[in-house]
Amino acid sequence: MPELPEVETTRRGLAPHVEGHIVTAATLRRPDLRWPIAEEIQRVLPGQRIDAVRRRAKYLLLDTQAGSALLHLGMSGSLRVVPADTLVRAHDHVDLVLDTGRLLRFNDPRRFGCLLWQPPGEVHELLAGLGPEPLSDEFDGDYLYRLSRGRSAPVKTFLMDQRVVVGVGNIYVAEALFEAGVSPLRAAGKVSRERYVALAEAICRILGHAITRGGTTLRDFISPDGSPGYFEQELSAYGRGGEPCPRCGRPLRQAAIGQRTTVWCGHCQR
DNA sequence: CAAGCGTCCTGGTGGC
DNA sequence: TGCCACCAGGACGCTT
Repeated sequence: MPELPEVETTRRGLAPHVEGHIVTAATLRRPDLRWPIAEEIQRVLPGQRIDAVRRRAKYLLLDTQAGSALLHLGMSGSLRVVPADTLVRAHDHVDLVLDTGRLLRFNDPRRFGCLLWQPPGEVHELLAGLGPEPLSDEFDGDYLYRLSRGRSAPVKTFLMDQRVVVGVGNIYVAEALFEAGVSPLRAAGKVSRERYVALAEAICRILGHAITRGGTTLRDFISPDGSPGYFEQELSAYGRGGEPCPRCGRPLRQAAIGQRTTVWCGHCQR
């Protein structure tokens, strides 16, 4: 599923095939994903040149002079650049036809994704309240420490709040908490400055590493899917409930925190 | 303002 | 073997 590293990988894979090229047409095979697809995708985008492909949080923006297509991959979405005669498969919801003779094809089985429009000079309201990028200078342990004071929600929930920091999903938060030795249940406001420093470092390191690994799938980005999933073997906590803790060997605990399955070591994480 | 929870959707899994 | 209930996931938006 596309987490921040996959979205960044998608952006990097897309950019060389898309930037500087003109969208000649848009084919919509269904009117809505999570929300109705913005009408500008068919009315305004065709004829425009894509100047840049940007990422904000898990959103991608295709910038043109007339505005930006704003898309989110949800949990099952993918974007591929394919030859124009490529067979349409299930859940290929949108094609942007490029002047290169290829298509930018959006596939999303579960339709948690979206394809919206951001007029020039505006910031879409979905992006307006987002917290800092985890790999930017704005994000560090001090920032987390300051923002968390007085918060009673579990630190896991706090870190997954996109207003606090973007791009930290259920998988990476589990890994970061494990690496930093912090219990996901601890109230955010009761976590010390030192431990937030460790958490921020863990988040940066894990996301950065995952992006590096995502880079390996860049090469065959255009070819049919089948990317191996770089992370599964490397995960310490996520998806390993009941298995021995990689550090102390005691069984990892699993429970729901904030409606989300959470795995952690009751011994190593305090 | 903060926190908690329902909701959207579909493929994959595990149980019977 | 077939069927079905259930779960996973991000994030909005409503309620408390």
